[in-house]
This record gives sequence, structure tokens and C-alpha cells, in this order.
Amino acid sequence: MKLSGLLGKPSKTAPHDADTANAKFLLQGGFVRQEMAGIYSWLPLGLRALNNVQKIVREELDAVGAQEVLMPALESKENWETTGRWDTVDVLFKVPSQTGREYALGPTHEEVVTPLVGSFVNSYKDLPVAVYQIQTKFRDELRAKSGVLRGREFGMKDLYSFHATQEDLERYYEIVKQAYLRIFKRCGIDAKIVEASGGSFTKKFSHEFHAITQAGEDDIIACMACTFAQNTEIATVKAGDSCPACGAELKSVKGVEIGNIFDLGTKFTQVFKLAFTDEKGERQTPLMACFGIGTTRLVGAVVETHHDERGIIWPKEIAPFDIHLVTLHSKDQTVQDRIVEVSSGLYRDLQAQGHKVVWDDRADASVGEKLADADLLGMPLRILVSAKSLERNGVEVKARHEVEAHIVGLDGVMEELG
RNA sequence: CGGGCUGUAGCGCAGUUGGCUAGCGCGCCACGUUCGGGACGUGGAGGCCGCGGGUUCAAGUCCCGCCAGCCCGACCA
Repeated sequence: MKLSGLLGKPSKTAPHDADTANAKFLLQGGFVRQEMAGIYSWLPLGLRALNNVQKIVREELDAVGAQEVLMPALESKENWETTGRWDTVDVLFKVPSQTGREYALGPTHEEVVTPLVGSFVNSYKDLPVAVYQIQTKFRDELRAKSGVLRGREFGMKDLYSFHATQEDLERYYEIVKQAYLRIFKRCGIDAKIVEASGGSFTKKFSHEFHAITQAGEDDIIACMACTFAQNTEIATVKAGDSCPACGAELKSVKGVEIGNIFDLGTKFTQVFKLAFTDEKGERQTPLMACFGIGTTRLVGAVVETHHDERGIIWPKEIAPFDIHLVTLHSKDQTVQDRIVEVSSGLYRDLQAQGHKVVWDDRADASVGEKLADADLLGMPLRILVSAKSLERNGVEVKARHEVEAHIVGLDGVMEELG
């Protein structure tokens, strides 16, 4: 993609009221556009990062046998009344139809997935089964805040699993927990697993996954050496204690909840009257667990944990592009022709080799502007073609997180980058 | 939802005790000069001063109401 034609240009100034890194850099860089409080459009650059997150989520969940589906965002009022949540969930958006009936604008999908899966489950041979979707969720939050970290409309991956026995549920729960850690790791986040009460959601156990960052709204006691953490509300440990898991010193930190998992028991399967016949021919109610990851929030959490004062430093797997190719212009027409020739050649060859390249081909942008934008947009690798680099018959290569660039000969670029 | 702050050009802002044609920087358009960390000159375009009502000879400025955005708190199935 050429930067010259990109929808969503990087800006020299950040929005005056952006107080978190994700709000500041995502808006300033043209990754997203704010439409309303807590509601964003995802522009080409931001959407690429979001798509990369979703790709990782799909790969890891497919790998643990979950099947992707897509359920409706408009949900049945009757089903929400069946679970008793129509009048008790105050973040529920209720949508009136011109016919007078009402719908729920989905904040979550137990009310859809439970009857859906129930219609296909009759025997223990149909279990276990796990389905997930990546979808826009709607929650009528009283206060949206912190950029894309807490919105009224946001992307979420929700996974639901159904089991014949508690042992099987716990087995799968652990499998997904490990899959979650892999997902977050690939996104560049060493997530902490916070033991939490299920709240009113479930009487069973639950776990939250947190990214440690000052922008977080949860206070947790966490071990920086392993994944152990506890929410201060229910903590039995305190800062300074030794980690019960690995012995390292515990610290008091802020976290953003990027995922959560619940053992729902029969809370939903019972009210929707799900039943299967077991090996002995007896009717049983299946057990259910649910697993969520806020995909748009995860992009925001990545920015919070991967930036410096100049901009974002994208982890490789979710960077919108691998390579930010910068062309500096020369007043010497012969040199200029050579610069353009080398740049366009690299742009073509690098992509042919499988790299995702954004090319700052702007003829009217100054050097400082181009370099500042490269830092702001934060692609992992910057390749710069200029009169200076060509004097040494090469290009300048610099990783976003490094300070110094180094020259790579023109004949060695493709090999160097693999 | 309670409290606070803020709404003036795409972005960031100034605009005095009410007073003349509402300004500045960036960005945008044209031309020229530049070209290694956000260059410069000249010329130009772009305003429901958040919205509505009121006070006044006169309102961006004062008053009332509303809306929106941000922050703190509460809330977060």
C-alpha cells in the first residue's frame, strides 16, 4: 500500500483530549476515527491490525477444535426474558421495531448459542462441542473511556463449549486457557491470569486475563515472573508477598481485562431445556462454559504496552505492515531517478517475497515528516532509500525499537529480510 | 447516573470590562525554492463561534435551557 493514497493520514497533532496512548496514537496515526463516545470506525491501517488479531484468534481456536459460526446481533427478547436478563442487565441495548416488538442488541450470546447448540445435541455422542464467533458487541456503558479500551460498540470473540461431564468441561477449560495465553503471547502480551469470582454470572469459577499497563482500570496483585495474579477485591496475597506459583515478589499493578473465561455449569442449558441421552440411556443436562476476548480492546491494549513517546511499536504478528519503506527525494534528477527505481523495485520485490509493505512514496512530504510518521505508525522494520544510502550502494534498515540504522547492500536486501 | 472541565475552519488554539469585516499555527489548493528528524516564500480556499431561547442599540463574549466530548466516581451482565 502506498502512503500517498491512504485513507486516514497521520496527523502532526494528537487530539487534545486523548489521555491514553491507544487513543492518542490510534487517532493521530489514522488507524481509527472516533464517531461518538466509545464508538469508532476502523480505517485501513487499524483494520489490518485488528484483522491480524482475529487471524491469530481463529488459528488458535481452530487448533483446539472450536468451530466458527456467526450469530445475529439482533437477539430475541423472548430468549432474554427466558434467562431473566431482559430486565436485569442494564447495559443491554433494547431496540424497538416499528411493529411494536423489541429486540436485544447483543452484548453477549448465551441467549442465542444455547438454543442453537441445543437443537443439534441429543446424545452424549454429540458432546463436547465448541463454537465461537467474532462479532461486534453492544453494551450501553454509562461511561465509555480510554480510547478503544472501553466502548459501547466493540469487537469480541466469544466461544461457548458444551460438555457431558464436569471433568470434560474442566479439561477443555484448561485447554482454552492455554490457547488464550498463546493468543496473547502472539499479540505481544504476557497476559496475567487473574482468579476471579464469577460474580452474579456464575457461582462456579472464572478467570480473567489481564495486560499489565497503567491505562488499565483494574487493580491487581501480579507476579511479573509468571502468569499469577489476583484481583485486589478478592486477593489473599498482597504486594511484597512471594508468588505462590513461582516464589518471585508480587507487585501491585494496573491491568486491562483482555479476556475472561467462565464455568457456567447448567445456568443456561437448564433454562433452555437442553438435554442429551447418556451411555446409560438417561437424560442429562449438558454443562457449559464461555470464553471471551475483546478483539478491539486487545488492539488497544497492545498499543498501551508497545509504544514510546514517538508512537506505536507494533509486535510483528499484528503490525498492519511488516515493512515501512521510506523514499527520500533528491534534487539531483539522476540520483532521484535512481532512488525511485530502487524504491519501486523494492516495493515490488518485497511484496512478491511475501512481505507486507507500506511505501511512503509521498513526493511532497519533508524528511522529518516521513521519519516522524514512520515512528508514529510503528511498523516493525523501516527501510529507507536515499541519495546517502545509494552512495553506499544500499538502503538503511532500522527496526522500530532500535535507535541506530544500518546499511544493507542492494544485492543483499532480499536475503537479509528472508 | 452524580460531580468537574471543555465546545470558535480538518487538527491544535487565541479572542480583554459586550463594540468595527472573527484571528493565529498546522493542514489543504496553486506557483516557486528546498530535501537526513515534522523546511521556506508568495498567493488562495475554508466559519450555523455546538444547538435553541433570552438580555441589549449591539452577543463568540452576559443569562437560561439543551446537546456533545473528555476526566473523576459509581457501574461494568
